[in-house]
Amino acid sequence: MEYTPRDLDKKWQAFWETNGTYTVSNDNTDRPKYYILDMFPYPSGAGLHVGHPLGYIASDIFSRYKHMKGFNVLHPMGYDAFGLPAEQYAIQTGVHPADSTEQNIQRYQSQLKNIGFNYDWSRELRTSDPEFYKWTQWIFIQLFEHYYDLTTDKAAPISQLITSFEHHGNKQVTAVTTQEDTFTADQWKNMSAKEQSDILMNYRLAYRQLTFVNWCEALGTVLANDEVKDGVSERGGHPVEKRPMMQWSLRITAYAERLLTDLQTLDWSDAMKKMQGNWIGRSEGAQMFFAVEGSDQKIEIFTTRPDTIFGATYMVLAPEHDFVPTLTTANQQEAVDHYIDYVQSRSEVDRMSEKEVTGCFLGSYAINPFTNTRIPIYIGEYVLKDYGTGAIMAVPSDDDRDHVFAEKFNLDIIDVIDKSKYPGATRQDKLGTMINSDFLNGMEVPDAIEDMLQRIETQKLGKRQVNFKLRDAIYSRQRYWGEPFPIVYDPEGVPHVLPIEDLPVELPELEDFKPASGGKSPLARKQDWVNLPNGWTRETDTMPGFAGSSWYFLRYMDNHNDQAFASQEALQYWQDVDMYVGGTEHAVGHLMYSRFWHKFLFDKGLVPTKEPFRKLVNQGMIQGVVESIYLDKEKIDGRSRFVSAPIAKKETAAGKSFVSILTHVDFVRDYGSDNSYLDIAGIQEFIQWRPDFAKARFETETGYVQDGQFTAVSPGAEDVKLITHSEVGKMSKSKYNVINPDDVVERYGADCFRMYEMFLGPIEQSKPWDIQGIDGVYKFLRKFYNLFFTHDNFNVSDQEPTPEEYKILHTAIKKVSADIERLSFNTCIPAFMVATNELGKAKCNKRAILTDLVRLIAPFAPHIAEELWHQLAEKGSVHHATYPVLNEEYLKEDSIDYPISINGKKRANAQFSADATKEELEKAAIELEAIQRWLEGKTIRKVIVVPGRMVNIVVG
RNA sequence: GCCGAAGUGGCGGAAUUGGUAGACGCGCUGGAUUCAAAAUCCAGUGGUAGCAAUACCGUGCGGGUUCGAUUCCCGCCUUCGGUACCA
Repeated sequence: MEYTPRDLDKKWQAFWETNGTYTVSNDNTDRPKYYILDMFPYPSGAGLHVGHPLGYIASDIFSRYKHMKGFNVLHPMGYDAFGLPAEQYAIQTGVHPADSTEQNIQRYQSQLKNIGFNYDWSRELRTSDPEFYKWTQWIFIQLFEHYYDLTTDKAAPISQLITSFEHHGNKQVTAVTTQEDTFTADQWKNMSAKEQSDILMNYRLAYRQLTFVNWCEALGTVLANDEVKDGVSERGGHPVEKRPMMQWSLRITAYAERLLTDLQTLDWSDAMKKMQGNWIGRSEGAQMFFAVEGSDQKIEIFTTRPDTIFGATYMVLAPEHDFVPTLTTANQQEAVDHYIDYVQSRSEVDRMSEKEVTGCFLGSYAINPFTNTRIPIYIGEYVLKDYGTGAIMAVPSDDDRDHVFAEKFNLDIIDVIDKSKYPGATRQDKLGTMINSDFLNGMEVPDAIEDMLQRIETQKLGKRQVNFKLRDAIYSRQRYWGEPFPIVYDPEGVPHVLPIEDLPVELPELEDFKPASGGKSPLARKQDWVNLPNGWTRETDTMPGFAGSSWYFLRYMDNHNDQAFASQEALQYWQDVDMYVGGTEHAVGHLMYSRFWHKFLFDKGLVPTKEPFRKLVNQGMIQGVVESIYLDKEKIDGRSRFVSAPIAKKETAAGKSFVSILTHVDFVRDYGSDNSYLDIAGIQEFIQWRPDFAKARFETETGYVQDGQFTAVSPGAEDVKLITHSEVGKMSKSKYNVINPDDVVERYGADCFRMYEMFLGPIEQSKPWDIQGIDGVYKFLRKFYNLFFTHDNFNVSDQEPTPEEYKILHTAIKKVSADIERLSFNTCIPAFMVATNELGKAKCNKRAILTDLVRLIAPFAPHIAEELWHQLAEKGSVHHATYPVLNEEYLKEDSIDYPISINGKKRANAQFSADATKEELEKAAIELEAIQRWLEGKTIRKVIVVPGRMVNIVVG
């Protein structure tokens, strides 16, 4: 019988939809719950590409498996629908982001449905839907109305803080805050509303502060880091500088400690936990103040190595440090201004990755509080404003960057630690004996650190402090396509939240999406929206991409609720995400923010768990191949000249220069290989696609193509092979290398596509897309299908299977169930192939074997399994059937094939009884003829026997 | 730069706890079938030497631990992801 996968795809997808096969209920008491979630996609204009479904297929297999194993499985899908690309597209084309987003979602939806996923589509959500972002705004309001109370170690209402201020001022308040000055109850009561609001901002979990943005004067807009390359805008190459702006931030740092400690409770990879841990970056040390010579100012620093203070020979401030203007002396002014200009053009990544140290002397001196010597104060780009206090004491003898800096600027280097006792110890090991350090001399480093911490505290130079690398999250964007803030300002500029009845604050309609003057959001131009009748004004910034994605997983539990973000019943039932599947690119951003929001909601008693994602699975990315051809920079006879890669290489060596012109991968034969090339048809396609090159000449090593004609240069040459340049890169519209799963599905069917993506390799590994090899999976599916047919007739036998046939089946059951449990989907496919090949050879068409095999393969190939299930006249859907159970009895072996090694090298194989003892195995192995010849003239020193595994004879 | 991951035949990969390196598939070679092709089926396929039996080499590179290392440790190289406004 011919296997026609597309017919089966359509037939059963319709069946599942009409029968509601994948609808999930919130009150199923028979089955334990299991929540498996995919990181939802941003619906880009390029459509879903073959990389997206990799994780979705894995989670689909797992959720189907879990369902067959008796769980009530929640497996939803939605769209992260707000974002910059839609807005940029709108600016370029005038298409409203809502329209392009809707269109993209429709496309994604049809592509997803085409692969036959078991999503419960009635739970679909979009972050740009007002019904959804009403609750994003609501959660923001809660953050605004809370502060972090260190006594109870959780979020508390701001009203409680106000009561406290009214009675005692802020002296006894222990909270996470940036408020430095203290005030009394009376002082508080006498403050204006604006003054009170400003103070509360230093406590709120959502607050406003001055932060820096990438400002591009020429484009009149704020740029994402992504849009800045080498200090200039990616579009147009205009200068970009850092500019301070009043922006909303979230006080994620209040949760730093809990985010770190609770990591331990999660079933995430060690790599992922490490990355999050390093991102939080907890370090213990001392906060200290250094006096400035001839000034009252004291420079606050943080150091994890107070023991090295006798080696602190200079200080470095971040170039943006508040003290820079006052500490700059007149004769250094010009140099400092010049240096700051340079730093402003640099991105943070540039600054951190610069190997060459740069800096500038301010002209002022600080006093080292322990040596009482004057030490020069510099600014340097390697000190970041946002990390620590934005100032360091530099110890060139014990810090690599300080060392390089000191050498460059000829600063003193004093060795303070003798590491001779600890060869190979790194700075992180904190080992050594103190020298040149007065009262610390002779102490071991850890003791010296403790001693210094005590002295610093008793001498009131500073105090012990825990510092985090984690920074508060900037939450404002000067954009249109995001959630509006539920915030209005009164005439004094005091922000107020809107009552819940006024939510959602919907995005107003707009026709022009360019930024407003001063880099403000386009919303600022919508005067009738911004200005309220009572003279108050709306916040015009919008929320960032991570707003909706920080809590969307809760909404799936109850996505039509208009009374709450989800009902307590739904939250109590589903609890948390049991398994979360997505890419490592979200390792720190999305996952950290989600955990933070979840913990906040937990503090409020709104969610039942401390952590949102119990288990995390990282899928690798499927990359694309980027293909380009070489264009001669000079024209020949007025024609553009493209050359084959070997020619370009040769001529480049001879001094000619070429530019790479991207070509669509569809035109390239053998793309991705070293020998990828354009043949004559490919060249025609390229010309059609880039008509500006219609007149170009395409030179290969055997001739050239011009005006559609090939002219051979070397005699007898017929083939046109214009070798292209291939490299691995992101699959994206701009690289012309997006592979649409629809095309693959159309040709091979959804089941084949699903199994092939799994067959490509381990789920967590990245690899470039390559269609080579899909034929093998297709052949397998056809063979599998034909196990059930004799010629064109469905034909299965009710005879009792033989022990061999049971063994084939149960070998597959064992391998596949074990591999699904450890998420090794790629190794399941060969198990199915082997079983199918062996059953084919045995001409087995026994119902007892095939029915179980259909159930076993159902999670992987849902369409073919459903078809055969119905052909077998089984009831209902195979996806509601139970999973086959392993019976080890069928797998028992009498004898085992042992490898016999001499000195660890395999020299022979032999069958020994499965229940042979160690002694028997040793004796039998030595007696083997193939082994005897290796023992001649040698002494047996030792025999290692691992029963069931191997025998190794050590000779000498 | 910093943090994390990966590197095995011509290609994708397998080897689950330190125990037969290369399962399975692609590709390639030869054969069967066919007027021919496609499809299908059978056999072979890491490298070197050899008619063969077999031997030696071989899991990015250099060292180490071990009876035994793709697996553990140390030092490098290359590629990929993140680096706080791409999502």
